[in-house]
Amino acid sequence: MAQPPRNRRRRTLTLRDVSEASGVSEMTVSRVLRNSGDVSEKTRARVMEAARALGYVPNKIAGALASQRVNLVGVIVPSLSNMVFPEVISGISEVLDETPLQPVIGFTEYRPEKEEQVLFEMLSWRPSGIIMAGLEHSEATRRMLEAAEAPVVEIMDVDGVPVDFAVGISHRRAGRMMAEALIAEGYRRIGFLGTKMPLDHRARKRLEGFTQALGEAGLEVADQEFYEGGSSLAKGREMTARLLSRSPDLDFLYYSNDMIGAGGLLYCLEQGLDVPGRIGLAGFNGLELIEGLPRRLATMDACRRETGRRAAAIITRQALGEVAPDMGIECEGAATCEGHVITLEPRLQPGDTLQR
Amino acid sequence: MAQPPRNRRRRTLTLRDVSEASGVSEMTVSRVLRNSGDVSEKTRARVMEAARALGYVPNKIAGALASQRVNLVGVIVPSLSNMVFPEVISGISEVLDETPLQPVIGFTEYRPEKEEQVLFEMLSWRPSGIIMAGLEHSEATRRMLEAAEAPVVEIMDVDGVPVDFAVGISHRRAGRMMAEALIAEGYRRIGFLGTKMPLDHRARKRLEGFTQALGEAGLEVADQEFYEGGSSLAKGREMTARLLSRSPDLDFLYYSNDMIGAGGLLYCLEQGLDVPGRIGLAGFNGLELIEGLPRRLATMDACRRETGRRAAAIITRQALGEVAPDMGIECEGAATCEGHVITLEPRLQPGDTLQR
DNA sequence: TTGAAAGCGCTAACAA
DNA sequence: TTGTTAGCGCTTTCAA
Repeated sequence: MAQPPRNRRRRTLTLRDVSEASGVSEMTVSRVLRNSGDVSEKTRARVMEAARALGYVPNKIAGALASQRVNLVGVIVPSLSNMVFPEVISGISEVLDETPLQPVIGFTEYRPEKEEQVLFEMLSWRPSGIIMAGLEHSEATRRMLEAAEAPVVEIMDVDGVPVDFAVGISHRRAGRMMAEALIAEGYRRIGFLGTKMPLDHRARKRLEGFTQALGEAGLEVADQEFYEGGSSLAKGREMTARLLSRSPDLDFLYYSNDMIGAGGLLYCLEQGLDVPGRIGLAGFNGLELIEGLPRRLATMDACRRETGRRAAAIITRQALGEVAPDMGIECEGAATCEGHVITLEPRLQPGDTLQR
Repeated sequence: MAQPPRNRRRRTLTLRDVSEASGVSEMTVSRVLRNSGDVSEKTRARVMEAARALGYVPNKIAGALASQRVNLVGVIVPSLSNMVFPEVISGISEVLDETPLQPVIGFTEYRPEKEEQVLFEMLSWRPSGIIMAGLEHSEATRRMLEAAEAPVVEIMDVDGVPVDFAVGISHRRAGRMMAEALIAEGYRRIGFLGTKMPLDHRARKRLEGFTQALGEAGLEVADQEFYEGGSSLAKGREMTARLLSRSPDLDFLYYSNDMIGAGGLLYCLEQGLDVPGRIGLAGFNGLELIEGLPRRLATMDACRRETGRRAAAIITRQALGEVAPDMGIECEGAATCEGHVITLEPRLQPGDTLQR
């Protein structure tokens, strides 16, 4: 199994090497390798053969410096730890895969300083676009975004003012819709379970919309329970156990995400509680996970993939200039489009835990 | 909410702008911004102030071209769709965060052509290292890896010959260990449930190790069921239902991952099957998910975070030259180290579904 | 401690 | 269709 380190070539190959090997000028080699300009079939073949034989890999650093073009799109998200961002990224990739653009991903861990630092790092590579989760940023981050030449799309939230473009759902509205749905089903003693993280602005806005709608119906959150760290089934169970032992008369539990909601659901069922008769439950995100649970957890789809796709589409147009910058952006399907904001409509999935 | 596009600065700032604003030569500005060389405190302050006031972001493309140094580490994994790769990436980030190196992530979707293309793209940025999932690559990919100047660490598999370094568990051994464990518990009628994907070499090797160990005990896989596409609870349920209706006398189900295993577990419990008495179950990966299920699914931890951490550590050393290239790599904890291969020991987590 | 000159590997713009 | 020239914005090297 052991393997000695190989002797490596000292220097990577340059255009000049291909030029010499093929007997074609550097410039023409460059043209062939980029499929640009008219090159005779014969020359092209000679060059391709030489490049292949040598194993030449073009140096994009030099290319980018010379052409002042970089096909990188910076994507900045909090983390990969729950399933939500992977799906956004996957939507972004799907669209960018059809273009010469390439996503480069960075993580903030919900920390503004880290966001700032990651953005700075990305901008120093002069990307063709920036896609960033959220609308809340530090002063410095905002200034960098505004000063950047690249188009900026802020995603997964539309409750605020974007730098350039925004795509996502309104979390206030999502919270409000869930409140209205559970009120309509007759639930009245409402518990909330969510993260303690003060920097998760989207979770905060959902809760705001939720409590506001409850308030308008003369209701309020009767008890709540917060957790720290990542979401997991086990945490959902524990929190639910604590909340219900403290407030056994609650008849609805609103979770800030599906993972802890699923844990709560499993707990309630094990306790023999009648779901959704005695107690209703709802999460958030529309994770695939809930499909396989003993009951389908009520949830609200955040249109993650769609958000990613649309953000990538905007960047593509702006960067590749397929549409004049101020022509606005197209808007179809379940979306509203005001100025440079695409608002997607969160979809309520009542499942089996909300309809009694 | 609408927002007109801002007027953007035409040209991004250069060192020269900072130089002019501060009245210090470009060279000295460059020194200040890189904390390199001796610069008087006064000059440094002047430069920093000018750079901050202008909002200067250094151009790493030019810097990289001039210095022939790039602090990017290419990380190539199949996807983000299950929780396994996010955790590896997270381990990599943890370690690289302590260094000037930055991960850049690419996805192959288990397709060799895509792997080839992503690698080519990455190498064209001349990264300081490459971390790549798996040991099986196309001829062209292997040649590129061998020709690359950057150190290469192949992760999550050690059953094969790496280009430079390998870190991970032996999936053959993991499969074998699980087989031995269930045989020891007295299970005899074994079913297997896994992905149809022929290019998931690690899943294939696990199954090989598993069947081989069964064979040595005079047993074999009595029936099996394959699925396509992503893993989900729902798929685990369906497959289990199909398998058990076809072969109701199976007394153990080995799943190729925890997600479908969890779905299978929920299904079995709903059918009123005695788990683990009448039927045992096991998955693979050691996902956090299983902690919150009605029973803890037996599984085998693939040391994902640890794999990422060690791979990143190797790259750091090689790239930053903290250790001479042929001094080998340190090896501690639950790891064996032969030559340039670090073998981590998969940990059996018997949970509640294997011990009867 | 600071500055001047040369050039990293490629491409834009032009000329042949 | 092909080649030549002059940079892209920075860092290296060497001189002051």
